[in-house]
Amino acid sequence: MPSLINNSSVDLQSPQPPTVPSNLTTTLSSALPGHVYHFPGSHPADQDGGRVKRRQVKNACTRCQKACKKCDDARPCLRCVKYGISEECVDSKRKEQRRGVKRGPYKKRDGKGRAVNNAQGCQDVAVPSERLLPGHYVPPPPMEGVYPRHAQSSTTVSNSGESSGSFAPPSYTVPPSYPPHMFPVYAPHLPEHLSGFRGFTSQHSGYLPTNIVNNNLCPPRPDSITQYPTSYPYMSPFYLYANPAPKPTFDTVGGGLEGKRSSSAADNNDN
DNA sequence: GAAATCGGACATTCAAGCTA
DNA sequence: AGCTTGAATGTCCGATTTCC
Repeated sequence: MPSLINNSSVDLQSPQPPTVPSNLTTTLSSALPGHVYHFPGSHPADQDGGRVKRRQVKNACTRCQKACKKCDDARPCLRCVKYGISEECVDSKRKEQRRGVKRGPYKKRDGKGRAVNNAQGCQDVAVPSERLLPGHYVPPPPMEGVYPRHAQSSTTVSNSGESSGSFAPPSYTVPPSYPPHMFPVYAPHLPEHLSGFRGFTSQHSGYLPTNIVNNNLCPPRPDSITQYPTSYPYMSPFYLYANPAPKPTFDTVGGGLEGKRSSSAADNNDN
């Protein structure tokens, strides 16, 4: 599969300027309860022209593999610990890759060693560079009534110029622990148009998908404030709406997958 | 409402094929 | 020899179903 990443321009080894605290792990930490997802986007390898790349463990445990759930490198993994089956948490066996498989002719290359894509209408699918990325973006002010769940207390940051209600963004120093595509929030009064995203297990806290930002569901601030202090690296990527935005659906936030599931479960057992 | 299920998108691996 | 390609293989997201 042709890669969209130009690896020559991305130094995966050299460290980036510390946009996040050093106590954020780049892998899942096994130190319970601190199984912590690294902050997506904080590592250059996480990015594909603006898209956050999903990270996978090298070898999922048998339980997670069977359940098609996220595993981690620790044994027992977080999920097995959670379900009290630590002793059953073992690496799954991987098949040996087949050898001797003949391959057809390669696609013709251009002069630079790249494969020429002959597929009609196929081109570099560039992702808008202004796409906001957790861990890299300049933190916008949070939506009214929606707070980062790791927030401690309000800070001295002034939110002057805010037209529809004042909101002083709280600071928080606890590294986030949540799936890369979701942002944990505390929202005692979540705006109605975002209520669809509340899969909150407790009444006031839960996750909102970070990618609603990428779909212009969170328009840029109308005022002149463009940057918040770097002491707020995990500021919630939600903006304050002057007027309620349309209620997003999962179709509009990138979750719209057609034909994702057939009416009958296919028997995929190949053993 | 929480947990389980599972289709399929996405990521990774690595040998075959290609090129300098 | 080293690089590129792409099929095989694996992970796990997230919609849907089932359970309590």
